[in-house]
Amino acid sequence: MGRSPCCDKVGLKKGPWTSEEDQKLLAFIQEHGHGSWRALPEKAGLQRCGKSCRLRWINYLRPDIKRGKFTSQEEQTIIQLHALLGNRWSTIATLLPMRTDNEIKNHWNTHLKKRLTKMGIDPKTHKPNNQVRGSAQSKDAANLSHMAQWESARLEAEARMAREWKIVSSSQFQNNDEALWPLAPKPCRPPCLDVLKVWQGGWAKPKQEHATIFSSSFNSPNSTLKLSENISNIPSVGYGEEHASITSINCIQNLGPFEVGTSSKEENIQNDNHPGIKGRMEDSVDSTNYIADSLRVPSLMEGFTDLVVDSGNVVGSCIGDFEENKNYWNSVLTEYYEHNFKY
DNA sequence: AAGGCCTACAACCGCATTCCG
DNA sequence: ACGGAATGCGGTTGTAGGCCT
Repeated sequence: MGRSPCCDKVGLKKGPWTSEEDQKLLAFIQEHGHGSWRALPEKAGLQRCGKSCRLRWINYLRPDIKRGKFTSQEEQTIIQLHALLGNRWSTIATLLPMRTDNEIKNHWNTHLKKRLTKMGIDPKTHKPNNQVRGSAQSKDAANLSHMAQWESARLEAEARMAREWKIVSSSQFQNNDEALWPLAPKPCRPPCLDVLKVWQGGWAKPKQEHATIFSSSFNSPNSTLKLSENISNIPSVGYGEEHASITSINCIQNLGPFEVGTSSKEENIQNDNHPGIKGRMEDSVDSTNYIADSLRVPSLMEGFTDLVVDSGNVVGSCIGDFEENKNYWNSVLTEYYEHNFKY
């Protein structure tokens, strides 16, 4: 029992839109809004069906859409979201501001799918294709697959957080973000999402003798694409900073053992006595360093560096082996997310 | 120069879902 | 609760423009 197509009427135009038609549609919507799409074409003087008008508006004429080349960041996001959500283009589009689902879908089909295939990754499953074991391509693909899995977990948590936050903010906290996260930046975001983001961002060294410098090839441990393009620009922990102003990430303070960084030696000493927080400064960063505008996530295990976050970047020094530190923090953060944000 | 092929992307189509009387 | 209309969504097609031979 199918419905008759809306464009069956004789005389309705199909195919590419002319600039005159665009003008008519734009002018009408700007003045009256679109209201009922079915009724719109006649009112606007267009020989088109409502569906066609709607599509033209949504995918092309709407003022809040960004056109032009996708940035590498956007591409990376699409790949990651696709790994998580599959072909749910409209959902993906909601997480890519100013891009339409159609545009994203086209970009995926014409560029990204091919790119992944070239890399030896099945664009449907985001898993490596069967390759000769031990080949460079196979190793790369396996690594990428692992990265994609890790990223999926993160994105899943993030998507859920976003949804929950939407619900919360649309109800009781709509006009009062501060009630929930008094120190959070505006527009307020859910807490904790940035922890993983900054962890992706890479590391820098506060002091040469303590730090292991990670090469610029170090990117997200989980992303399928190159992430940090400016590792060398990541700010390091400041020396002797006196202020402890609130940063864009300090809403993370609401999270369990995580602690906002300190601004003074005295405060730092106080925090050293904080139950459950083990050896703060001295473990990994020279105690003469004063951390301002930063967040320190203390390592609860001996031998691992703290995770220090400053204005959205990981700036901690690394004691011991980098891989071990990286794995340690990956497992801590993943466990945290799994524990707190499972469906 | 002309024809064929390829690529990118706008637009269409049909099914699914939501809305509303 | 039901059914039809409206809207949303994703797969697919059509076509313009660029490139190659």
